[in-house]
Amino acid sequence: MATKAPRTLRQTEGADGRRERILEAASRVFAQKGFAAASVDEIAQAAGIAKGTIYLYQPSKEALYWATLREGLEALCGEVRAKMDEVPTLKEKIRALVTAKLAYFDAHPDFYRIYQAEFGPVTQPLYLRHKDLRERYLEQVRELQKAIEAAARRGEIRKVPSQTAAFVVADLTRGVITRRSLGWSQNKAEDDVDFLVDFVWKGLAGK
Amino acid sequence: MATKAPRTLRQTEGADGRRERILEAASRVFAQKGFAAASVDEIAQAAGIAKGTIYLYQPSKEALYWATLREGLEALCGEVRAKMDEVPTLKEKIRALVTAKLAYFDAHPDFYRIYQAEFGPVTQPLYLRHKDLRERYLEQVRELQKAIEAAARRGEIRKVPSQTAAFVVADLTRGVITRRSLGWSQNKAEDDVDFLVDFVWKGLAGK
Amino acid sequence: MATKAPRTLRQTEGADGRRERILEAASRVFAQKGFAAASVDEIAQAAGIAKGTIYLYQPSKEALYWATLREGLEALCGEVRAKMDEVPTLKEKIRALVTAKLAYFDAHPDFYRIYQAEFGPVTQPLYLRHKDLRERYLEQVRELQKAIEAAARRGEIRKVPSQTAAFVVADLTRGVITRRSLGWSQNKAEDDVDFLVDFVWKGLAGK
Amino acid sequence: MATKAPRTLRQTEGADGRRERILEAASRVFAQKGFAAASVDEIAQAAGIAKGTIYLYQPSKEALYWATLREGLEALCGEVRAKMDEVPTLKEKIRALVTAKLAYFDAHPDFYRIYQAEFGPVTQPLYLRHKDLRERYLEQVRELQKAIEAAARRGEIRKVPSQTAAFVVADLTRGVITRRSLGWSQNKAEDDVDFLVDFVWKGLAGK
DNA sequence: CATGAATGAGGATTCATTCAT
DNA sequence: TATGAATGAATCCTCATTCAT
Repeated sequence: MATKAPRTLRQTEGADGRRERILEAASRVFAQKGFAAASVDEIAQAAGIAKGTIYLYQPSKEALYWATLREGLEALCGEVRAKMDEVPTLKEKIRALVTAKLAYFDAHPDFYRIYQAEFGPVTQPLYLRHKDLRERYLEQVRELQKAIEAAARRGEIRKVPSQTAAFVVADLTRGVITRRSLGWSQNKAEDDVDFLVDFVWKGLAGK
Repeated sequence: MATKAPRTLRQTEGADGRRERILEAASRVFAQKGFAAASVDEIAQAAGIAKGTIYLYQPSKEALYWATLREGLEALCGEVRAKMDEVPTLKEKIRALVTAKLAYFDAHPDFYRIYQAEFGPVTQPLYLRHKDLRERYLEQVRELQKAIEAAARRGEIRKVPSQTAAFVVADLTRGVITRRSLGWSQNKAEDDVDFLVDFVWKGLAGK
Repeated sequence: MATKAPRTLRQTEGADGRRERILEAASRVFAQKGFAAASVDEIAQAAGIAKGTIYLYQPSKEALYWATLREGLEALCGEVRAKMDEVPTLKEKIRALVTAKLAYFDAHPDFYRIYQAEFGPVTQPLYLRHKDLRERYLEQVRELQKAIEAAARRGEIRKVPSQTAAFVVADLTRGVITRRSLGWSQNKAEDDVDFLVDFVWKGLAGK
Repeated sequence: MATKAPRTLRQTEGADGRRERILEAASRVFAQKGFAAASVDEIAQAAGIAKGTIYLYQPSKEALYWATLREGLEALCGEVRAKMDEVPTLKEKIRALVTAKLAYFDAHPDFYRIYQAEFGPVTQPLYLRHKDLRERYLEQVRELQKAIEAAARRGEIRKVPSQTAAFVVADLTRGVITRRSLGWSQNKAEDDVDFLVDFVWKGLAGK
């Protein structure tokens, strides 16, 4: 009779990255089917493990979903912030923001779909909406807001309600990404970015 | 002498507006829980009728969902178009558009949530996505696009990629509505609208 | 306020033969779908009346089913007996029996199917099995049995266990009818009857 | 070390014979209620397992029904054929056939009822009727038919339409079994068999 | 740690029957 | 009498979660 191992989640991660394999598989399946229609069975299969094993790493389907989302978000935010930090002016920062997001979603279409499902409709399965995520979204916005305020102080742009301005950038970025993902834009990515940045800039700097 | 109740699905509506009662109740429940988590049972209770009765008016849960959405959309679009048609210039039209949408969603918060769930994430339960809806969305955009082109011809604004511009207006409108619905904006509605219109105008008319 | 009419079933039959129309329609539908799969709605439609009306003539779906069966059975038995009574010898009576049954089912294919469903499998929805029907079946057999006994007394045939012999005739008749209805017999009806009668006769009269 | 339980439907059966337990329980319930009136719930209870478990072994109620029938049929046919092969002459073969069938149904009354429900009424829930089963029935008949032809060639019997003769044997066998199962025959089984064989023999060999 | 068989609550849908008009 | 809208019990099936091995 072997001693029972303690039932804590995510004990060691095993050199084989079980946890990551699961999150990846979950991403794929959730992206394709949405939360409700995705089944744990299917995710397990996609991950090449047994259904029960998932419950060693995540306490529930819902938790698995959030983990998936959180993980992706972390990466996305990191990337965006890094790109923004590389450049000094607001205009460049905005361009960096948009470019980085577009690139990230382009590289991670599965995550894009999940992200959209959560951040797009600000409602939806309410019981699914974590404060966490909302918070993280606002954080991003606040970051941008600070950049805008700094730029205003430096005289780069006119005085604008900085929070609203930040939201505007977020809205437009979201729009471009959505359109591109739906194939509604035939422009080169760069052109779309150019237009967006230019448009925003007119609104911010404008006479 | 009272009007006869439904013979075929969705034909008449009974003097007591059963059909409407059902759609309303469905709106409430779908809004709160999302499609998957909402149960027909619950909707029936919310409508104060028996479960089976719903199936006299809608052939399935899914159909009920779409009917809910379609109904609201029709009203929304009607309202928006009417307001836009009342004014001559593009700037006024844009303001009318934003104002009307804000007002409508403010008056129909349940519908707002469902609308968001469908138009926000452009992915998700794909089997749920009607071409219809996408089409109607694009139609709205095209309408605005035409107004923009006309304004450009009249010299009201500079030459801009009219479709993209139309999308921009839609994106920003969506953003404002979302923020307001989440309580993220403490401004008066008018101020938010003012900023938006002004911002867009700078982008469109800008030097 | 008109005085309520007493709620008794089948009050007058109305010159329009509502009752018959319903039974006929029921026959058609039960024949096509079987008891469980047939819906009262469908029967009502087939009869060209409202669903509720059926309940003015029959207290339940089950009762309707039995009425249908009983009605047909009555006719069938009448026909068979008449034909049998027209001829004097056992051999002729047997031939008359088989011929009349074949003819009747040929003329009433709907009834045939229901009949088969009830008399074929002597089990089946047990709660559906009326003593009535079983009784009527046995009655038919007894009749034949008597004819056999009489023939034995007259020396037309050898001494045989008369009841068993009667059953044998019933079994073989059923078989022929079934085969013919399934298209498993390419013979002319008469030839099948000839063979049957001849076969039985050998068994009964045989040395 | 115990055998692994079913991976794919109907592959293995678990050391505890879950699959068999389910089929047995289903036999009991289907026999008592018929297909339509039997509920999966009830079958599960009869098998002493949870409802969901049934669906691990059979993909649907209908499939369960057919499996039940198929399983029993296989055994029945095997038994019959074995007994028939043991003896050389037609008369003995016929006796073997009848005896074996009687014995089998006597030992498996539940299966008997289901069998009857399917082979008795050759109509009914058409969507339930597998070609398979009809085929298997005809196969049995053909087998017998061949034996009859061989016997005719050997001069054991007179020239008869062999197929019809085979059907006759089947019809009479069915009759005897039915009567006995309904308690309509007080004779010893052997006596019923004797009469049947004798009767058929007179018909086949008869002058 | 891993497995996957077993569980059973939950949900959409159907349909016989009722009853107000 | 006739109607057909309303009812809600009943049913099949799915799937997240557990737990013995």
